[in-house]
Amino acid sequence: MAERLTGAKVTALRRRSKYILADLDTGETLLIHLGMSGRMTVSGDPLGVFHHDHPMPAKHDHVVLDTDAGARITFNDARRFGAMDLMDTVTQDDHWLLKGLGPEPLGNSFNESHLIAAFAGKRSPVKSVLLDQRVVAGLGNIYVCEALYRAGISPLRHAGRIGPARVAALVPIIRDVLAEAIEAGGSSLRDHRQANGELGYFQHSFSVYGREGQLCQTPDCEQKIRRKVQSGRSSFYCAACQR
DNA sequence: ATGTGTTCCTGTCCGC
DNA sequence: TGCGGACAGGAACACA
Repeated sequence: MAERLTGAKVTALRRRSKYILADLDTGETLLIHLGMSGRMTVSGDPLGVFHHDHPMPAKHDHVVLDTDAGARITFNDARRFGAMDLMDTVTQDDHWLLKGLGPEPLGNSFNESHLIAAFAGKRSPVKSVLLDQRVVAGLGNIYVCEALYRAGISPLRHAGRIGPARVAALVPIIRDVLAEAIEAGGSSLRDHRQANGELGYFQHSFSVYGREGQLCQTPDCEQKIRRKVQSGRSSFYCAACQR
């Protein structure tokens, strides 16, 4: 991969689902997924004006990219669930990681009829359907939990058994949750940082995620938030408000 | 075909 | 302190 990156110029930086995509002037696109714990950091002198030393390589630094201007971009990932690949720009949609992805939740093709069709006949819990990147691309555990709480839908409910009106209501709720989270710079549980290095602060706005045993925030609701593991992932929900 | 459980890996935190 | 176990933002894969 190093030979194919050497001398290449980044012409565009994009995102698809949870993948970062850097188009190069070589006709290839660099794909990056941060997984759970991955992080890209910039050090040195991005503008090439001053001279700065780069920090010593840290534990779990896996990929280091040096630019002519003197900037160094480092990919660090303790758990190594992240990924990097280099693919043909023109045929990127056929790449095995991008091929089956569903619509962007903030885009136009993620709409009521799409979600109703995707839920129809599904026997799996709505929680796992919303985490399925083929249904909608880019939702993770936190935002699914939060969206289902706002929609008043239990994560345990079979997707195919939710009425169309309630499924439709999920669409703007998912958009709202994501828009608010982006506005807040994301959720910094541990590793996540904004692009500028600062912590995100949407974790302070969680209604259910990580709040097991705490009181539900719905007015007059006396229930405590529960945690239940569904296909290996924790779901947080209020058994009274979500049905 | 669909749906669920396991797996990859390291770090941190909690109870004993 | 030390040690074991649970758990962590993702997603491919094996298997029923």
